[in-house]
Amino acid sequence: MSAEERRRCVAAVAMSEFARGGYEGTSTESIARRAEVSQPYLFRLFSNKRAIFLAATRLCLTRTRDTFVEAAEGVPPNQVYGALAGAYLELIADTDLLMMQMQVQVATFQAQQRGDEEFGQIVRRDWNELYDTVHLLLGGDPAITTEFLSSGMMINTWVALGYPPEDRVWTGVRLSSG
Amino acid sequence: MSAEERRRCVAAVAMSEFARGGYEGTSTESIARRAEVSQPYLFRLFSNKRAIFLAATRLCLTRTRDTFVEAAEGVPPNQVYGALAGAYLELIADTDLLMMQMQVQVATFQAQQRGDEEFGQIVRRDWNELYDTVHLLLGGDPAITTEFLSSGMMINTWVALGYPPEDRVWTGVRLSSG
DNA sequence: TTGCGGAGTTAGTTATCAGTCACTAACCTT
DNA sequence: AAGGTTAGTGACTGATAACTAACTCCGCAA
Repeated sequence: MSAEERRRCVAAVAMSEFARGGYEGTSTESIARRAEVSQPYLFRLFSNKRAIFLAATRLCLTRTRDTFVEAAEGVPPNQVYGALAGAYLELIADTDLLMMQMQVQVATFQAQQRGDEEFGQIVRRDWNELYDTVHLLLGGDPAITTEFLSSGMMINTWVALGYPPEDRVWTGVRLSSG
Repeated sequence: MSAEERRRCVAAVAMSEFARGGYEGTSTESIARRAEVSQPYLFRLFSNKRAIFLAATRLCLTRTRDTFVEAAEGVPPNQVYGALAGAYLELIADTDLLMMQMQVQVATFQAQQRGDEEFGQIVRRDWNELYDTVHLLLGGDPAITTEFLSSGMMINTWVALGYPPEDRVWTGVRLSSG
């Protein structure tokens, strides 16, 4: 397997591991084990642990964006909101992806606190692409884009906290276009 | 200082430390140092690290709830939404409190994954109280409660990611009653 | 056949962490 | 003053972490 291919495999495994354990809570050894390579070899593929996390982060964000783009293909404008909402629910059936989003949020804040400006810049650049994509697909009304994204973030929270779907906190969460 | 008093001090310090570092990223030694007690003494005050985190978690949630209750006191019904929104913005000017909320979310998910059901139950119980408080104060319309809470969660995200207040992602975030 | 670059490993270093143990100092009560 | 309790500490440990150095293996081209 070429180094480039191997890097992609490692990034995919790392996303899953970091999603479950967070940055500090995930050892490079556990990533290596699941990727079926030796732990030191990770440091030949990536310069350090931070670089592995960054690769996993970008994978998470680009995968989310791609999902939205695909979900809107060939859908009439008045049904796009519902299509994106449905696509998001399907996407986060994979809790790794959901939790990675939240891990990215706390890791970005922590990076900023440590004086690591670069990390936040990269994340915000990828998030801008995601935002613009959704904004365009939903018709360009900031209020609607915001409603969609904030609903998504609330869903993330309720899921992370382990609220069962029938709980009353879900009442009022709009998943489809109004 | 009595043990009970000391416990409260430690919990306050721990909330700040866990907010910045997360559960795994925070050492008990750093908490002890800032609380100005020896590290072993933490384990006399609390049974283990998890118990310290739990105390910090509850402090975060109850402080948030108390803020909302106080903010709504004596405010006419049609201005409560704005009052709560303003109170929340003031509250999260303390980024420790904001980040602790997010750390609680990921920690709760991780606890559940580890088979620790108790942690999630306690967090959801405290969250339910917060939810009910806000729901009642805002008039009992689930759609409005959801809008308020989801806006708050979106604000948390943009702040954590380091978006400056003038960034376009903030367009459409409604902070005051419409 | 030989040599070379890239994929990959084994063995090791240094540091840090949660938690324990044995202890002391101050204070209260009788 | 004796006896007991409560607040608090210094020294330690077994485990685990990120990361490094030095090596092997293998396909391929001259």
